[in-house]
Amino acid sequence: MARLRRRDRDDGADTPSEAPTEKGQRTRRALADAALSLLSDGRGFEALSLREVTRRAGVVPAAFYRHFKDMEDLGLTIVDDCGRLLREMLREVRQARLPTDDTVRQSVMVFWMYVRANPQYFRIAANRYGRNSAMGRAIRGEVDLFVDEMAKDVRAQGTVDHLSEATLRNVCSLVVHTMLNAAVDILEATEADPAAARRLVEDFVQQVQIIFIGANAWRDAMPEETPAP
Amino acid sequence: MARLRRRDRDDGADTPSEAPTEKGQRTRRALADAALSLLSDGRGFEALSLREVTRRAGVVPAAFYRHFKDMEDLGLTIVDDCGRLLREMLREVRQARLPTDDTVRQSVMVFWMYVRANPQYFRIAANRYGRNSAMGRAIRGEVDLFVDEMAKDVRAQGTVDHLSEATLRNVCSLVVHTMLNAAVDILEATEADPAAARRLVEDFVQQVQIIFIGANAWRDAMPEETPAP
DNA sequence: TGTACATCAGTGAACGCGCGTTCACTGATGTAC
DNA sequence: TGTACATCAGTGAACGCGCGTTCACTGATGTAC
Repeated sequence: MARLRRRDRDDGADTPSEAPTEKGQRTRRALADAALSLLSDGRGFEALSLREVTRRAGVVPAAFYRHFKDMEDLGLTIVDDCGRLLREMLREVRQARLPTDDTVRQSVMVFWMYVRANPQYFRIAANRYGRNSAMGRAIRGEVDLFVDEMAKDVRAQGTVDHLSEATLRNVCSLVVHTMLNAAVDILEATEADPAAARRLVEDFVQQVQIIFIGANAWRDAMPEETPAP
Repeated sequence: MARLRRRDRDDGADTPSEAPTEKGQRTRRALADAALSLLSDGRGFEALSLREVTRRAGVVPAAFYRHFKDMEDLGLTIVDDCGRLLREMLREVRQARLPTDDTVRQSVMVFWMYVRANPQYFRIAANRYGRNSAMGRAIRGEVDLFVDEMAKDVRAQGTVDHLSEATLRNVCSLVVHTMLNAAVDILEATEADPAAARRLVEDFVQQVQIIFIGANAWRDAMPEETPAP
């Protein structure tokens, strides 16, 4: 479906096709990887220049146009890959789910493993772009898909039968955004100060636990009874 | 204190002083306002150019240097103003706090009023910058101050006596980041689709309510008892 | 109160630079007969 | 299997442009006597 959304843009013949030759595919990947690696220094995608990306990829600027219409096109491709990876991650977390207590901590640890393995993707996903930019819209779309899958997943566990669909989705949205926030913070701390990073992970675990405690105690019919503060 | 952090940078004589004349102050403000107004289109601060800002401010590019050392200097000034405003907002919310139930919804409504009144500041505060950039560090600092004040505030209400200081801070941090997320989303929806914006506000209220329900139910000594899922 | 002078904000021209994009090209890869 | 040809990825030079920054300048504002 994410694929479909990209295809929608492909109305004209102006966007280059998927590069049939092996060499072509390699350069295409090199360009995407170059962009991701440049993002690692805490810069946003919008601050990257086309020439910078081709330089890092070891290719002449003009070669860029063999693979992407422009930087935005590259950005959408990356968001696409990124969304695919995140959802695959969620699926594996789902399968690894053991019938133990403290599922939250376990899930978080698996999630954390993925963050370590693919830091740049989380940097992309956590960045905020305007609703007007194609990239911002694409990212929101991917995050929504992610929230949907998570909601389905939690529902299937049968522990939140008392929550309406809307409430469950809202809870999952809160968890996902908290997760993205945490991912970036933890990534940035992890090189400079590993101990601080471990503390951030623990804080994140606690936040998710508190959210789920709250969700379990929530009663949809009577939202006026907020206890305090 | 935020002021102090800025002063720290002011080690050399290179950063222009605060502009003694009235005309000088006016242009200085015009530059800051121009930058803020350019941010409104969903672009990050890092994507602004110096010439663009001076153009919007109705001034020649060279005039910029009468007031700021460079764009980063301007950015730090804006973050400073922004932090001051947000904390002032919190203080007023605190004073307006009536001894009624549903304080959460009430606080959120006041907060929402402030977002409407100063949209650009929330855009700045919610943006993610690298930990390495001076601006990123400044924003984190301001957000931390905000979290501190909120924690003190909630503690003073006496409804969370069972929470440790660390846990309370962690809860407040979760609320603040959720608030910033929500602010940007709501702002971007509010022009295009007011009904959707109202729904987002309601979702946000529910998220904060759930967080506080969870915080009330949390017991620090036994974090292993996460109920589910 | 009036004059001389210093301070300061804003001007306009100029600079060198990296940018995105174009173009005709070259050499390699794959296909048809 | 060998040759002729088409397709395609990457080249290198060139373009015009907006950028950040500098400079000597001008005119206005405020101060000292």
